[in-house]
Amino acid sequence: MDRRIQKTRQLIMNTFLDLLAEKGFEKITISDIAERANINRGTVYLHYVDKFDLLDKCIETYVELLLNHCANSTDTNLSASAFQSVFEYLEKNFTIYKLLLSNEGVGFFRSRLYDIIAQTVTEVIGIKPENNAFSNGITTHFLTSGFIGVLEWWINNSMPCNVQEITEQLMFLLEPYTKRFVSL
Amino acid sequence: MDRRIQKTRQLIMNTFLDLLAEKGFEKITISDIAERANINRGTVYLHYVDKFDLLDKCIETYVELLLNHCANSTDTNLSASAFQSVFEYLEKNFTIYKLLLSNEGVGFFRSRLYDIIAQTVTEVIGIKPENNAFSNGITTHFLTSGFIGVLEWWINNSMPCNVQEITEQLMFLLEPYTKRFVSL
DNA sequence: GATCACGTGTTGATTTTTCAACAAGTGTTT
DNA sequence: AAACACTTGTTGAAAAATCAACACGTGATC
Repeated sequence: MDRRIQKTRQLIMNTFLDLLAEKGFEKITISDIAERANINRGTVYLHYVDKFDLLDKCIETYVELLLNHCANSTDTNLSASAFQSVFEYLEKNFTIYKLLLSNEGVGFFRSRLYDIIAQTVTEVIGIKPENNAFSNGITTHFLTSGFIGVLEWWINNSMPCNVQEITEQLMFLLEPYTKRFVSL
Repeated sequence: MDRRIQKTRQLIMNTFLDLLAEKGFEKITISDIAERANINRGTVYLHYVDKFDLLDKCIETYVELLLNHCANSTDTNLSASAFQSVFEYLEKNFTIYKLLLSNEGVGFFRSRLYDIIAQTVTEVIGIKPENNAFSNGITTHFLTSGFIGVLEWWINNSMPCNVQEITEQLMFLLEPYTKRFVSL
């Protein structure tokens, strides 16, 4: 992709997040963004149809970035190193995810993340054929909610414990299920 | 001027100065700059004919910026507030001017600054007609060298005293001449 | 001596961004 | 009700940056 596109999209999103932290979503205008980013107002419309679209794309982007840092981990799934790299990434980009998760993300970020993780959990459970014998919906939502709950708690409380600790604790809590459901 | 021009020139100069600090002028290549700045190599040639031209323009820009901060001061010339704002600006942009003054500016920055200040001093002295009675060349170069010497000493020694002190001291040293030559 | 890797400076076609102007909507002030 | 300031979303022409490719020079390596 053209470097200019990457750069301007990045710039617009960063500016948007800055303003989100400063004044909240409703008070943000397209003119605000253009002015702060020092780009032409028309350029914003070249990439996003309106500020709602921008919020969507923003959420989509940061959900993807978060999950990529999980996929890039050496092991495939549910391994300690996968969780560790997720939490390390969160730690590095703390301010952004704190913003997206709390108040101003308007809950959209959380629900988008939830859907994708639930999807993944369903697939992981489905690998072992014998798991299909009983209702996996309950299991999926139990595990997904648990994981996201921990993630939210950790971010909203400004990372009260370090990455190492939260990873270990999470692995301990998941241990019974990794044995039962995962086919590795 | 088009925002794109301002931005790319700024970006190229900043990248150039970064590389100047890192590896020195000779080892810098145009490709280096383009790569680090994440712009097309051709774009650099759109603004500068080669790296020597870039160095020139860079020096010119930062000499002008320095002098603007003098001109923008409320009083016209040789006033404490004028000097103060110059040193405040230098303090704010310490790393850049340290770089331009020492080794890697290759002396071009100093001599360019010298010429302009000498020019200004000549003009200031010339305001009072009776000054023309004797050789002003000597006076001009005495005052210019003195001022630049102080400036260089202050920067090269990493600002060993604060802005207030250096301004006062300089005003004290210049006092006999402000009385004699300036027409305020 | 040939080859290779690398930097230079330039070209032309393509894409993105800019700018200024527009019509339309909204809320505030007089 | 009219005037005002401000934001929205869109338009077309102009300017800029991008990309891939070129010929050329230089120095190292085989």
